[in-house]
Amino acid sequence: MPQSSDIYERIYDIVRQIPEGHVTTYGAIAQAIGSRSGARLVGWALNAVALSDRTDIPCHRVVNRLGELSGKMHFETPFVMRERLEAEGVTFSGEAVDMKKHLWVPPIAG
DNA sequence: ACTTTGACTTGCA
DNA sequence: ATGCAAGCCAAAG
Repeated sequence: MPQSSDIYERIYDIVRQIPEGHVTTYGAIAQAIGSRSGARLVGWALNAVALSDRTDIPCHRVVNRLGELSGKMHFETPFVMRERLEAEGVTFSGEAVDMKKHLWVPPIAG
């Protein structure tokens, strides 16, 4: 795939930096790449990741600002996402991840 | 080339 | 606190 969009690489690089047992939000990544409201791009990029062989990218560690697994629907199964997170030691608070414990923020340039 | 949609977030009423 | 609308950038039709 042509890396015409550098932001995609940016997003991939950040998501790849997410430590195990932690999660981040689209907004955090968006801000890290320079786009505050670029959260949608993150989702779009992740979608491309999920379909691509970019298995190196823990897209399952990316959740919305509420900690809900918004993209669970795009996985092989809508529950495999939570399964992976729990397998890493991530705890859940109902339908959302415990952001107070596993909320990780990428290094923002600036 | 133009319009619509999308794994989101923030602001105003 | 709840509800509706705007903004951002890129891809698909």
